[in-house]
Parts: sequence; structure tokens; C-alpha cells
Amino acid sequence: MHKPETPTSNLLDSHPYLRQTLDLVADKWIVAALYVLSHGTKRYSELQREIGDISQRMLTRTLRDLERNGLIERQVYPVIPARVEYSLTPLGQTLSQVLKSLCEWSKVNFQDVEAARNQYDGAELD
Amino acid sequence: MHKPETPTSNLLDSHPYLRQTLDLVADKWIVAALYVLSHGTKRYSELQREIGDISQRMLTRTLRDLERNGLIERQVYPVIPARVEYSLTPLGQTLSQVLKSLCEWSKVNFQDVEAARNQYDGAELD
DNA sequence: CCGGATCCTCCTGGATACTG
DNA sequence: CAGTATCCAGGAGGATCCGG
Repeated sequence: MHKPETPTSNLLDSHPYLRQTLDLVADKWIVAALYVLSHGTKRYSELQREIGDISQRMLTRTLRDLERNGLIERQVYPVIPARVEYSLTPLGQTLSQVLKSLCEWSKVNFQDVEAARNQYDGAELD
Repeated sequence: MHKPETPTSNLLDSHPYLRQTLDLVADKWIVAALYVLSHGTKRYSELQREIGDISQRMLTRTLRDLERNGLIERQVYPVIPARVEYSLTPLGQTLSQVLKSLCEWSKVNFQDVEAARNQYDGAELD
């Protein structure tokens, strides 16, 4: 009786896409930049100001990452001082739409999450 | 002429929900656990096996986190050896639906992302 | 079988200083 | 203005041991 013993017991190998897409957006600064850019084309310094507490290092890394993934476009104007503008690509726009649906879920359900948290945390000290 | 100088230049303060909801799911193990549990009730050891390469520490932390946020339910059977079962709550089910819409985006668009990556990486070594 | 406690490592990301 | 380069602290997470 040699049991096959479920050779593919790892369910996640089934669809690799969800994981990879979350890697795309599962980052504080990525989402922040996408969100700001969903309001229109922005310069580097504008992004820095409107995102708020982001370091130059992280802003640059984030923008490079988004550009590499085809979600934003980088436009350089050869003037002095330098002028660089960033904007969402069509691909980036569709993704930011999905993020908005996640945002909708939040508006509807996040109070439930907070309620669960309070109950859980409160039950600690019985 | 005292300019107000755009006091709320930080766009992200506008809607805090997206940020918080992403904190909910923007994690490798969180998504993995939600996904496995979307296929039905599972025991601790089943989760460990089906997720694959997760440490006990991380599995436990992940499950506690999900439970605290009201996304999964923990059922303990007082037998020896211990038996613990986890399942999605209704709230967790609605969230996993949204994740599936993100997954849909992937199926449609992820090839574009990879194409962009190849082009970007290829352009490096011109 | 489930999971808490500890230790230890590596990587992320902030601060700072410097260029075209 | 728009980055790059370097340094460094803190936290995330794996490995391991133990206890109910």
C-alpha cells in the first residue's frame, strides 16, 4: 500500500500571481506614490512633499521600482536646474483602480476590523 | 499677502483607510494563510504543510494577527494531543473576495509587468 | 499536536553628505 | 532640482528548545 501522500500539498504553488502582484503593491511607499500620482503628473519634489515623511533614498527607490514594473512613466526635461515629471501609465491606472476597490472594502468593513481588535485586546485582561 | 502655503500638502492624510487595509494584507504569510483557508477549515499542522516554507513562529504570529483582526476564527478541541482548527469568518471571506479581484488583475496584466521589467532591465546594458 | 520564549542574523530603510 | 553613495540602528523573521 504505497500512498501517493499528496505530492502537491503546497496550495500556494497553484497560482503564483496573487503573491507576485501583492509584492507589487504590498509596500507603504509604493501605495503612497501610486495614490499621489493617481491625482495627476507630479515632479519629484512634489511627490516628496505630498507623500510627506519619505526620505530621498526611499522615494527614488520607489519610483525606480514603479517605473521598472511599467506602472509609472518618467519624463526628463533637459533644463537647468533639472526637471523630472512622473505619471501613471495606463497599466498603472488600472492597478490604482483595483486599489480603490480595496479601499472601498475598507470603508465598509474596517469598523468591523477595529471592533474585532478591541474585543480581542479586551479579552486579554479578563 | 500671507499665503496659506497649502497646509495639507500631504495627500495621504485624505483617506487613511487604504493604508490601514493594506497593512492588513500586505504580508506574504497573511495572504498565504487567507488563501489556504479560503479552501476550507484547516488544522495548524495542515496550514503549516500547505503554506510550505513557513516557520512555526511566523505561522503562529500570522494566525494570531488574523484572528485579532476578526478575519479568521480559532476553534480549540480540548483533547490530547491538542487539536486546533482555523476557518475564515464572514469578514475574512469578503476580504478574500477582494484579494481574488486583485488576482484577476494579475492574470490579465502581469505579463505586461514582466514585459516592462525585461525592457527596463535590457535597456540598462545598452 | 500546538505554540510560547529566546537567541541571533540579516535586511530594510532613515540620516547624512556629496554631485550634475 | 533630482538624484547617488555611505553608514548605521532597529526590527523582521528563522532556528531551536521547552512546556501543556
